[in-house]
Amino acid sequence: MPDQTKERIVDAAYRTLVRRGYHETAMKDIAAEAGVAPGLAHYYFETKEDLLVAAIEHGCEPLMRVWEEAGVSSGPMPEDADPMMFARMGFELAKEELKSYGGLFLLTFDMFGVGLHNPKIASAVRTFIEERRAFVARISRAVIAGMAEPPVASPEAIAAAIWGSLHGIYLQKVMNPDFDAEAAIDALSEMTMAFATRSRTTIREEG
Amino acid sequence: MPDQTKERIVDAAYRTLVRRGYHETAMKDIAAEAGVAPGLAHYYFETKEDLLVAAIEHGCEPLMRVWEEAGVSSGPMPEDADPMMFARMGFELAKEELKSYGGLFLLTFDMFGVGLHNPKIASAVRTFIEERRAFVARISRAVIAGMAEPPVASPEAIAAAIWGSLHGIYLQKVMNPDFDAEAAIDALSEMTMAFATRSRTTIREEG
DNA sequence: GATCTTTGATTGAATGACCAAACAATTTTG
DNA sequence: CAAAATTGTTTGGTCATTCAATCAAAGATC
Repeated sequence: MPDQTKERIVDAAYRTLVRRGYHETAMKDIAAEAGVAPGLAHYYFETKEDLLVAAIEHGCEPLMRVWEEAGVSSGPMPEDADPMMFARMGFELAKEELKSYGGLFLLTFDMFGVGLHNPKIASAVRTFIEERRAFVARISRAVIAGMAEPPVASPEAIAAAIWGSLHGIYLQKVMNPDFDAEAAIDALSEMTMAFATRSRTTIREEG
Repeated sequence: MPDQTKERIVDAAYRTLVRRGYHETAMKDIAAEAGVAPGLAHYYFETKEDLLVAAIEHGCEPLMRVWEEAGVSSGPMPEDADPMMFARMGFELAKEELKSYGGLFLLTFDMFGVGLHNPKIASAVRTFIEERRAFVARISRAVIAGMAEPPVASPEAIAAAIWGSLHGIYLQKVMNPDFDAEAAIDALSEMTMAFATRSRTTIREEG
């Protein structure tokens, strides 16, 4: 019961925060949504900030599991597999996520906004970004390793640009549901793929 | 005097909003910063939302002027000039802006956050995004027109990916001053340039 | 003197955090 | 095994504070 209660509060926090936003949501709103007394939310979470972080981690769980199962998050990258396949899969995953987890992205952007002037949330945001950017960096490194003519830019810089692009596309989608995010991700995919295979193609046409 | 007063309030709003953020800034704070009575801010701006939008427009003014002078925002694109040069210039401008207008970007992201659950601000955000994405789209169209083998993706989709990437890079920089945004923009530049010249290079090496 | 500015006090409502006490469950003790 | 004590959970109300917006009146300007 006690563990279930905490979980119920986090889940209620997630739903309420997505629907109303951080600043428009009161602790008592979350407590009401969870069906508990206002004070109980403070018993498990000292501040509203802690609850926001917990709610986002809770919401990201299924998503992070997929990346982990895809072998992108940790452990050795399989050497035999085509790194380009991982890249392609990453873009496909990004499209899937945007379709299925729109609310989560909304909440994420909300967290970014709060983090701009809130040290505790800012720290959570930095961790959030670094964690996800690292996924892209891992794929980038693998792809670059297979390139005949390695790029000038470091894998980290490339990962920052690509993760940034995905984030920027998500933003455009969240702010305007009519925005064609899939087309944008496909465009990003086309550009990066062309970039990654550039040298190979050139060499092939030379020989 | 009256016009100057309004300007002084907008300017004070800009400074205060950058420093403290939208939700942590009270109208009276802005009025105090401007050296006027609290009620006067409401005389010129009905709501705090209006003041936020005005402050951002005010802050973007010098920046937008640069883009306009560069011939990217409106009027006919000069046919004789190399479109690739425009693209390169765009990335250089992006780097410059990030160095000189960090506060503006902070405020912009704040606006995005507020816009997530505030219809009036949301509308301003959509306009903001579309306006700037259009710059990139203009350059993209010009570059694509000069490509031997046009990409599958539309210029609009490519613009969305590139503008998104810049935005995402800005975010990483704002959330972490140690982040090397220049390297990320250079990486983005390298990728897009390679993509744009891909076919040409191939053809050149064939002949 | 009429319109446009400006003042600054007031209003009414909302909020995060806190707390003292009731309640439940588990453990310790005789 | 029963009673007492400790620990952990939950309640609901209160607190001081904050804020956007309003308004009537004073001041400036033409």
